[in-house]
Amino acid sequence: MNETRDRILDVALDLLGENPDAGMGDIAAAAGVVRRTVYGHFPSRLDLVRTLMQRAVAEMTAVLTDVDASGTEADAMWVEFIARVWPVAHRYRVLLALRRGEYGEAIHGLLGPVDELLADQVKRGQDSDVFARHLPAGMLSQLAYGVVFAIADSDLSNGTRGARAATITSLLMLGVPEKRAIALAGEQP
Amino acid sequence: MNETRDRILDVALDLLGENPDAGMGDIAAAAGVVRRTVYGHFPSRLDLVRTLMQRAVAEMTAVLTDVDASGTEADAMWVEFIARVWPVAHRYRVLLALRRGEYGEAIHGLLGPVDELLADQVKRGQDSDVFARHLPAGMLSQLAYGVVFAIADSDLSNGTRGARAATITSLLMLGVPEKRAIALAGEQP
DNA sequence: ACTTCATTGCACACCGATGTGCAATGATGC
DNA sequence: GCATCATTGCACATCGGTGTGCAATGAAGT
Repeated sequence: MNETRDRILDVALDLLGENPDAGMGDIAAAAGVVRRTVYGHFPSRLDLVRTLMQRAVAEMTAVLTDVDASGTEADAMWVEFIARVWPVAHRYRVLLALRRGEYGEAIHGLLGPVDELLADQVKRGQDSDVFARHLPAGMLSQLAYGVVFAIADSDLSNGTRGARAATITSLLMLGVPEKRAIALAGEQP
Repeated sequence: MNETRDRILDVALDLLGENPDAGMGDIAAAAGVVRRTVYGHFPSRLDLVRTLMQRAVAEMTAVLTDVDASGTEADAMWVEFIARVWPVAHRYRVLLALRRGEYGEAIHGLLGPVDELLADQVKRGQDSDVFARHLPAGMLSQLAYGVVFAIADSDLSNGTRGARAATITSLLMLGVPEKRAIALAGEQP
């Protein structure tokens, strides 16, 4: 069955998200199978991780290009992006957790497209004077969505409270005035 | 000599900062000594890490209590804090890098005082309506100085440009209006 | 010259994680 | 009943990192 395979991937996404050094044994145990079974689906640990990242990157990319096509103002677009990403942000915190570590280099490539889309979005916001320019678009986008994932990973992750907080905080650091940030974040209560 | 010991600590601070999983072998090599020598100074890897963290925490605490005593407005105090911490922020990025990992639990205790001081500072800012309340003080302080270290760790770390960027960004996410943030950050050119 | 002490260069044991091989088990479907 | 296929259980080899023991080296201080 690939039901087992999916369960392994699910559980691995979870474990590696909170501890990037979790071993095949831990993952197997958490998935309710034996270590040997995991190797039956993924020849090596790197294979597992790569598959995981490809999944995560694909979903993020889909959301990003989708939001991108909406063609609204940069700040409203960002808000929509957060709203769409929020439900899975906690799940995909692995995207941040695994950047450093043994496979850091191997993963950098996978994340390239996502980083690029994010940076483009912020850059367009800066060009239309919606976002501030105190930092280059590339770094600002990294920091902004880093903050979003950090909040998603914390205690507030349940409920809409977390989403609101993440939206407002990221908008603030992007240079959106507090009043407008709150107004934008309040649009979907 | 404790000159060797100091060199080991210095180099370990550097290595562990960029790769928390660096081994005793790597550290020894980078310090120009043999692995055995490192064990001569630090009985175990944990000892080394603990010593390192104590050092870092002590310096950070010193800066924080010192700034705390200045008694100025919360936002100005934050600016002074960043200015004082900036020169060593890149060095002490290990404070963030080591929170997760094998000794994560053991280190949490060491970092407690620092986190508390930071949170207090932000809380006072919130109480005096200088900082925003979209997030609890504890989390907001974590995010804010996380961003500072992240910027210090990036390309902009050289020159005053990075310090300005870090100051402005953290002020923005703390809820300080952009105009005031820029004014505050500009005070020491 | 003699002592002291840090450092070195091996040796070794130990541990945990990775990855493989293979026979046994057991459920599913024909 | 029989064949298929995923899963299991266990054995095993390998690798890298940790931590220790001990004799040899060598520089510094007296």
